[in-house]
Amino acid sequence: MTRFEGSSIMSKVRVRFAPSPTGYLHIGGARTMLFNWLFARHHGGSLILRIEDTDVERSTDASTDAIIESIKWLGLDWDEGPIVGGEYGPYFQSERLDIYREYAERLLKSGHAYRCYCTPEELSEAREAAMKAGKPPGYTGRCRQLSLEMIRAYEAQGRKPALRFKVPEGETVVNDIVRGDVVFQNEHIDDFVILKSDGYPTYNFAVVIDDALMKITDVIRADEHLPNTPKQIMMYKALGFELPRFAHVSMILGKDKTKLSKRHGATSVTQYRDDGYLPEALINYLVLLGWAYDAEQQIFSREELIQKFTLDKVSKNPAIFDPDKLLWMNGHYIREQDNEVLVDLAIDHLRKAGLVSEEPSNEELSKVRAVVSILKERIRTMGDIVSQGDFFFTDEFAVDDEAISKFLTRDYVPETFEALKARLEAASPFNRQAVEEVIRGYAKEVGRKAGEVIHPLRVALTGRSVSPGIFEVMEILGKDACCRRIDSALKKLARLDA
RNA sequence: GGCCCCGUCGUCUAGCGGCCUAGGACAUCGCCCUCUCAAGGCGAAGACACGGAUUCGAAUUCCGUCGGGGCCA
Repeated sequence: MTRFEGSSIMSKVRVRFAPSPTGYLHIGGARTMLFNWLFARHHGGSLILRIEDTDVERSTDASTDAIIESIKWLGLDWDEGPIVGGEYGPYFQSERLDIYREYAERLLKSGHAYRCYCTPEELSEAREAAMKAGKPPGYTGRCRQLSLEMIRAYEAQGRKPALRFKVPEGETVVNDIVRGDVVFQNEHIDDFVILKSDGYPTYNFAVVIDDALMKITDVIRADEHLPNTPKQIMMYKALGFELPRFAHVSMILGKDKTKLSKRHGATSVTQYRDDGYLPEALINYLVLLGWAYDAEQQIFSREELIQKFTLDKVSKNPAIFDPDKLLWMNGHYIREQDNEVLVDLAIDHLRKAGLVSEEPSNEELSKVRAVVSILKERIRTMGDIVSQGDFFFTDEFAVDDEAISKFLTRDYVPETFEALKARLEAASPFNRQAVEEVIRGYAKEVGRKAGEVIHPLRVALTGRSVSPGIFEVMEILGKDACCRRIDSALKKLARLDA
């Protein structure tokens, strides 16, 4: 903490988020991005977005676009990187290959790296042999001291060398902001490859060059990179670069405590968006995975997060992703959200379900508005608008058989419905007060509890035994739809009788 | 296999030597409200992995064990 505050005065904070474009933005990646973003904004620093696309096989432009789209949807942004540019570019690793070669060359010249002519086959053979002999399977450093003749012989065979980093003796300490000092014995680290024989840099090498050249002051990333960090520190030192501060945040795990993956359900930000989650809710939930301000507060506005986010409150424990809490939080944000925003979202979902027209009419719009205002209290995702509100928009709604047998088969239902239909048809205006008067009045007249009338009516009108308040429902449905549905329930009952 | 990280209610966490008969949130259960369901209010149940050591005193410090995860291939 003091260490951190002391040095932050010296240089403006620069952090980065560096995804590989091999798929969608993952929940874990989103949280890493969020932590970096909050840290940058809290300190008035810069966030750099860098695309780590050196894995040519798996990287695609479509993934880059998808990731960027997700970041934007979350309401996050970056100061340097794709689209916005910046003075430390290029921001795609695939456009920086010359830079990596140049620095690899430097390491070679300074004696920090050497050429290794071993083929993958030879290496795996050596590994197996070592394992058999009960020895550690790492690289032995056999190419460290190749004679000139050997090198000529290999070159004559047409072998292309990889470049390995010569790991020095001693130990390497990672001063981690969230974990404290982590000590690694260098003898446990083999001479690792920095440039593959095809001229591509390895991950560990490229990050160091990029982070150093992009003047990154704080590397905030997932825990899984901690074991790589000593290697990176050695390269910083070998190249004479100034070390950044490191903060390794724990990973997000699935219910079975393994790395969160598709097996655990939705893991992409896009998926949550499509399911009807609000970006505010996802942000708020994600920040709580590994960060807490105090014992009490759960709900934070974006501004509050920027103001309150500090790395010293980041937890060391891995966090299990809990869809239930996210759901609760999303419900909370839906209830807080302005209806107009919700209406737009609701229309998207209803349109996709074919419940409103592509270009909703004014009539449809006002119906959606009404539905949103009575449903927002009880939905947890915008997708619930469809599953809980379909009956507002079509007579072809799903029917719950259990509800029918429980409420519609009661013997007083036919006469009740007949009477109600007549009275409702006469009601004018057809609003919730009028409807309530009709229904309660009728119940009282025949000596029934209101509920005894309401429950069957709800099944007839909505197809289910749960819905928002029946009078509001009826007002939105309108007189015609109500009478039509009562009528068809009556017919259905007659058929059942026969 | 080696190395590294982590270990408080089912889950996210507060706790940084006495304020802890361990607090909050989600989930669960009960009650209230009520036309059902939600929302809301009130309440219940529920955890310091284990064993040593340090200390007047340990969830908090140290060591070990066990458990989980990750990295290297």
